[in-house]
Amino acid sequence: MDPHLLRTFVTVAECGSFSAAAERLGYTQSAVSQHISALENDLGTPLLRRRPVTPTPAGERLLEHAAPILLRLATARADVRRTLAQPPTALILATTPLATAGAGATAGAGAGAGAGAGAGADAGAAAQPGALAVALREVRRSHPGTEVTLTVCGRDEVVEGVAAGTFAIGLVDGVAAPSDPLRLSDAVHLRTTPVAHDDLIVALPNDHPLAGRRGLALRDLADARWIDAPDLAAPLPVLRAATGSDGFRPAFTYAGTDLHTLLTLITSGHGLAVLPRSVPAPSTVPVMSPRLVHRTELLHGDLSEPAALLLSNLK
Amino acid sequence: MDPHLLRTFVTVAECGSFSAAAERLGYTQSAVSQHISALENDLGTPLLRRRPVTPTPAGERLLEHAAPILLRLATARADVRRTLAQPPTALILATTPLATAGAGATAGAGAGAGAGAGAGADAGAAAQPGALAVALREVRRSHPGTEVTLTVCGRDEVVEGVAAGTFAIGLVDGVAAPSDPLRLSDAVHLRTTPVAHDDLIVALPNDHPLAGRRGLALRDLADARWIDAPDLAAPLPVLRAATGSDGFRPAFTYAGTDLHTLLTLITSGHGLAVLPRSVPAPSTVPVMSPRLVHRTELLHGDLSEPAALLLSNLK
DNA sequence: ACTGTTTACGTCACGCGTAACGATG
DNA sequence: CATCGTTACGCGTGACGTAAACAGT
Repeated sequence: MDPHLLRTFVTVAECGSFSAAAERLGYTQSAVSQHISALENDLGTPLLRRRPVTPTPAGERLLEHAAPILLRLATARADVRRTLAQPPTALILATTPLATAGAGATAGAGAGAGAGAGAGADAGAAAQPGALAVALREVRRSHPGTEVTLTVCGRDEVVEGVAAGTFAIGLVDGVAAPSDPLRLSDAVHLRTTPVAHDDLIVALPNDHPLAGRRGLALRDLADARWIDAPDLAAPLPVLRAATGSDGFRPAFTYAGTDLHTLLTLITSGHGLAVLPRSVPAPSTVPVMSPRLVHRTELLHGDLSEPAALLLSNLK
Repeated sequence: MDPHLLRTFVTVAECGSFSAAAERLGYTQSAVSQHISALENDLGTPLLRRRPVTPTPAGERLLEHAAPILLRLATARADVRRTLAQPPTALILATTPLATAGAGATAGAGAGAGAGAGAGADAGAAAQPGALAVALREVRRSHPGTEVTLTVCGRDEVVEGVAAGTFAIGLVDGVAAPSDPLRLSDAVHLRTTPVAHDDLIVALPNDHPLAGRRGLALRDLADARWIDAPDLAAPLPVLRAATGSDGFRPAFTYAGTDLHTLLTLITSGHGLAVLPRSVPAPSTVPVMSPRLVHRTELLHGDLSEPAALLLSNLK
């Protein structure tokens, strides 16, 4: 189970195609085919059904393990490399778009290069500084000379980037039971600190019958039109799991990280989404049940890094 | 970072010798040497100091990751293989020696083949059935025809065995803060269920000045003579971490899994050990501070396995 | 001097690409 | 028939063992 094989396996599974995976990885289709059959050979069972390319049950089990393994390999490499490098003169702080919600939002500190640095989280007037503001302030105080770049991207990119050492620090938000940690399934080996939490609301169009209600039980909305915005709102599978319902089927998917766009979609009636209370949505109803909160956690790969100081200051 | 390289790296680090590792792995010294330099080359830094063979800081970082990665690779393989096999006609339940403590001990159910099946945990008359008894009973009820073998071994062997699929189920005991899970560092990806807990005591020789006390703070014993019995008692590093002291230095190490032997050692004054309250030690003092408990957790690799039923019955 | 690691070198296998083949919609 | 996966084959790289050089204790 060479990591290369594993990597092409997950890529093929993602792409649903040998040739697409080959291109993405810079191999020939032939090589990819050989990788897969090497794996299948080694494990003694088919992992993919061909045409269409679909994981077999065995393949699904392998997929559950492959990504975390690759992630951890990346972390290992990054961790080792970090022992060599002198304190960086520049570092990147990555965040999911709503990781700043909770205590209030922050002014959009100069968004940096990198990935999908969308509108960020300039979510209106801040009562008290949010997680991002705290993180930024601390980084800058503890590393006066260091050039800090801020990048906004999806959960997975943040986790992968922190694991691989591309990002020094990550802020990730998500939905969890009140005092549970975020289930960053694949990031178990990264150090994690909770930094903020917030209640949840359902964002609604203004004319929605529920608008103005004092609160609601999510279950009752299982059959509503939902927007799946996994990098921004509570992912629908999480809602399904939390309510034990199999509703919450996406009317459509918004893959972006721009809050404003999502709110526009919601307001204009394309569907609902569960968001932290602090977002400036025109019409919202608090989620009373099940008991869930919006949570922000800080991620970092290595305590000997800048994040160490940060950590002690946040605790 | 080929797993093979990683494996020889951890083996070399464990053995403290290239040649010993070579023998253990069935390679020549030369191959081992090449593996290590391949790794060092790939990562761009020395990982081991030679003569004596000792990890560099970079090597230590890598070691932290290597074992879990290898463990998870094993789990992945085992998980995939499991999707193929029909329900087993025989299964092995592995347990650490004291995983049965907590609610009371159990009669030593026929100890099986395998590893170091020592004296097991026949620790006197049981008030109510312990974790092992519960686990065994449930396995046998849910798998009437299945031949169940019980094996007693150290924590690491249990974890590795469950990960690799050698053991269907594992019971692991350890020391943790009152409602924390056991920190089975490398086993994060295995499913885990707490099944029992117990208070902690320090086992003493009869004539020890503290004998008969109502309770004590561990810190006060930091400088006592301690026996390091990592597979049986609370490992000393755990005590150091929990007390924030750097005492608890081992007078000597007992590598076995036999409780009776350890108690004999303690009683005859060779040193102290922290054990669950339910062990039949002649002279004990409850540990009042720090707040720690002895905990038993059930480990299994796959919910679709026998353990699934078990789980639901234990919950 | 002895033990133990590294280096040099030869062999063999493996991994990848090219290209022909096969299957499927 | 067009697309996509598989198989056959050849080449180069890389992995391992043998054996000689080298370095600590």
